[in-house]
Amino acid sequence: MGMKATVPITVAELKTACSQCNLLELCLPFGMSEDEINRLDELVGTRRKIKRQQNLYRAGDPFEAIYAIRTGSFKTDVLLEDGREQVTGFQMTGEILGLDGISAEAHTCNAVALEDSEVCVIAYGKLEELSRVVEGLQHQFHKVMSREIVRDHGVMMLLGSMRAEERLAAFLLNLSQRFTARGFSAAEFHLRMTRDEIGSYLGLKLETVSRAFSKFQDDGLIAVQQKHIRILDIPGLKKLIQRNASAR
Amino acid sequence: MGMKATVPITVAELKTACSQCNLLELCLPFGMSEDEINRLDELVGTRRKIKRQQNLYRAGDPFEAIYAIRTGSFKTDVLLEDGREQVTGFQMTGEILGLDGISAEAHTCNAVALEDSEVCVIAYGKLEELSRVVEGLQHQFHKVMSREIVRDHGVMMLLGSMRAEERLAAFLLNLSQRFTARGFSAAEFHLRMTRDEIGSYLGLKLETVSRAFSKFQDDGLIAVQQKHIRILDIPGLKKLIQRNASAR
DNA sequence: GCCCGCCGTTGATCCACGTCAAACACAATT
DNA sequence: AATTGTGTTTGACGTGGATCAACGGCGGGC
Repeated sequence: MGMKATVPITVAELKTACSQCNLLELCLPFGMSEDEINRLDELVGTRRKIKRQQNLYRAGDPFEAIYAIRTGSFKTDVLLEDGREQVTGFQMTGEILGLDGISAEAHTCNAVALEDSEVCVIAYGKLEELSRVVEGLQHQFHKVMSREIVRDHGVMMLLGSMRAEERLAAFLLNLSQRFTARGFSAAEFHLRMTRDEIGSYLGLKLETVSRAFSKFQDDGLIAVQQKHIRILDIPGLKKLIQRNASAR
Repeated sequence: MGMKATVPITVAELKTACSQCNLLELCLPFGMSEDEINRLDELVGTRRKIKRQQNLYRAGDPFEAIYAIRTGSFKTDVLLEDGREQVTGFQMTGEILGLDGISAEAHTCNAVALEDSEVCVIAYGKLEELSRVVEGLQHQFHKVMSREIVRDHGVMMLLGSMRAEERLAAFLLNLSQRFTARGFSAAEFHLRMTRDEIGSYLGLKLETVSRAFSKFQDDGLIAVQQKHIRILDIPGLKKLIQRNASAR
């Protein structure tokens, strides 16, 4: 299900590259000099538009490029033979996708657009080449990879030693913080994923996620209406995570 | 608890570097030309011996180097303010420690030796520098980081969508496979970590881990005696993971 | 060789979350 | 406006693994 959607854009549309991109501080170029960033422009060969529910790549696809999200958002997931799915992450604007593919020269997870999205295609070979010349790029790329490792450790903490409501609170706070970093409201946002996908990410069933949302609403911590979330009490959510010194 | 144990070795002991190291194929140099590997020797400045139960580094320590395990084994863990611990990984000979520190220029987890161990200290600045010159090194380093991301996704799968016995089976198979890669028996080995540490890693309580071990023994899949494990039926363990299409 | 502390095992009970089921909200389609 | 489908909420009930508790085994220090 879901056809592959590769929509290379015309040369005319390609005029704004990294050097003019307003996502600069969230993406690879962060921390590089102007001169260095100008040299980055050659790196981003293409853009690609991906429609909602379509795959940017699938597990097993040969690895050729990594992707920076220009607009939209994605989930990444891993499938077990028996059909079980584990969502390994949700990515939004400015974040990098595809790093898992370097190790085996093939992607090891699926990346699916949660809404109509656009990514910058960064040919991996070129990236390695350029990062041998541009010192700041090499270091920034290492930081991006390292950040992904740190983030994954956070998720392991969440899955391994938090209870359902703590997991959801941590998830909401994480989203809030990422929206803030992008200049959006910390308190009010639209979820792009379903309860089922949140549940898969958090190691919970969709009903448990739904109940936790309702509980938070009853407790005056948030206001939920379907996918629309308003956080009313950020400190309250934070407290939820820290106490509960019990738990598995 | 646990004092810092930094034991720099003498120049005389330092004679065998990467170019003569028999762990070569498991460590960074893998896939590099002989000439390239010779240049690696300058990279490994020091070795460090770490006694059982002592920290190689702690969360918050400034990041300066990554470490390749020469002998012994480690666990890495993250602590929550309320005292909860999550073991994020067990590392053995030839594996690289400390990659999480690059992103924030400080370590984000604790690395503790599970037995008396020795690591090669790889100054990170030098590594970046050298990997700008030695193409194979850069690529190999990226692969190592990427492999860590992939491994973490595997753990997320385990924590998020497998039941207790499946998790333990996956853990044992993973150990078995890593021992095999190091030329040890696939079927018989000694656990270096406690039930509690296994439990923390797998998101289970130590009693549950213990019961699962006993169950496997009753079912003729393994023979356990405390930390000594003998795997009797590898396909049986594999089957355990794949079926059970139910689960959370 | 004995004591002590840590680690592991096993049993009995409890509870957080999964499962099953029904109803509902909203969007797209006609 | 009715229709259909997909996602969400809520309730009733079941269960896997946590919790609590007691005991057993091994290794290290004296």
